[in-house]
Amino acid sequence: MRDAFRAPSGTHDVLFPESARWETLVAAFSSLVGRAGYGLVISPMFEDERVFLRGIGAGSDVASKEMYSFEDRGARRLALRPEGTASVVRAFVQHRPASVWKAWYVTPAFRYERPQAARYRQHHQLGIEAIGSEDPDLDVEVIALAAQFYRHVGLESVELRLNSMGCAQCRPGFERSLFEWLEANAAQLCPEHSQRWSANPLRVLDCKNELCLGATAQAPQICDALCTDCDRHFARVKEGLDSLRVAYLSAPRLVRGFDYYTRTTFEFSSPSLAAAQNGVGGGGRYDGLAEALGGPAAPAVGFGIGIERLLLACDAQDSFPVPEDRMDVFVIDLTGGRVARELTHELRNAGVRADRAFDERSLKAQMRAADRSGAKLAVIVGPSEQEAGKAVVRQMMPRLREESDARRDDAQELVDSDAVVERVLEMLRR
RNA sequence: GUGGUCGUAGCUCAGUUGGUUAGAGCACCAGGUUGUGGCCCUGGAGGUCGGGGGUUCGAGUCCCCUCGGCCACCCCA
Repeated sequence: MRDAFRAPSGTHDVLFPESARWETLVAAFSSLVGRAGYGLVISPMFEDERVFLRGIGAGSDVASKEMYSFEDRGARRLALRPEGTASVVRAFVQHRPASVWKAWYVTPAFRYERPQAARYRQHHQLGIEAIGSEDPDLDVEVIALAAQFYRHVGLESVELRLNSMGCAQCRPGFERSLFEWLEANAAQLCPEHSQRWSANPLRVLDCKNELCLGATAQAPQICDALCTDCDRHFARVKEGLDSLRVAYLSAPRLVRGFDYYTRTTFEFSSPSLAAAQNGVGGGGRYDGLAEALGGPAAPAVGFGIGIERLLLACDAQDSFPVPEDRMDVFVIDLTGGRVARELTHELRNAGVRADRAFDERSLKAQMRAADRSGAKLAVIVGPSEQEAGKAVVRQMMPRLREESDARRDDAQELVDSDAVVERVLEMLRR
């Protein structure tokens, strides 16, 4: 086995029954955002590399050192998507649908980084984007939908942190004053940031190190630097959240990793996960992105949720369990397999979940398989039933949890083979 | 990219100061029950001890290299 292949580093397989959780998760998301008018967008998993470089910013960590970039056979520079938003906005820019355009997606996202707990080279995200309006109520709708989804999967305690990053009018001035402050006070920062802060000054605000936290308490804050329009917008977002009773924490230091964010930004974190990976989702407004990708001015807002992180948080709170997956009927054939082949086919045709054993195994082995399948009924056909044109329909008792020696319940009956499907349907109905 | 840590059966792990054909539990398969699942009993299959090199009469055990997993930092979901 030593030379058996394995999944590439940082990737993982989701096998059943775990994958059934993913199915129900996506279905629940689709239903929630569908009710709010969001439609599914399926776009290519890779794009012209510049879509991401211009979107999330060539200087950001994700773009500068984590992109899965490659050249195809036609010498085009392409990249696997590192996040969901840029692709959706590229699709908007290309097709110019009527706005407000409300889209949702579920997609893998690729980032080349060293794998660790809850951090993958391929992870998966669910998200929505609402493109074509700067109405603060749209921010409120987007955030409220995310909050509703967390509640739906049983995460009662996720924390929402909220900030405004300003706009093209007010942000540059703030960045300048922050830069000046850092030049004067770098010595007080944590060892990491006292050396290298100039690449992305905003990051320093988000540092969790105590030295940085203490020092930057005196640093300029974005919320004091917002222009009148941004200030008003932010206030109306908060009012809207209040009116919907969506709880949030003002987080003046919150800085997200992508350059495209303007005005509203937010993150959701789960207190039941370790701090290094407790971010279960986030998003914000990106009023300049459509233009940056060559399209019309189209203010927009959206969020993304990491599926792996979300499920991890659910595990920590024993919520959103793997759904039960049981067969209805298991067909046991001791006469060579023809009955099993034809009867499972007929049963499935009639809408019944039906399975069978292969390889002509013993009755005992087939009964064990029936038990494992969770089937409520077993249909048993041996030589004598076959000769009489009959079949045994047996009620399978559910596995008992503790009692070691379960009492046998021989609830089974002999049915004409023509009537098996009908009888099975009848028994399943009760 | 930097650092730490761990690699023995499908899974979880034992394996004495280096010493015969490397073990257990769970899972799997078969039989006990000549046609009835779970519980029980008996048996079976399954390992080049991650790989390579070295030390030694002898290496799962000691040394070196390498690959892989996990975790942390940076950053993120």
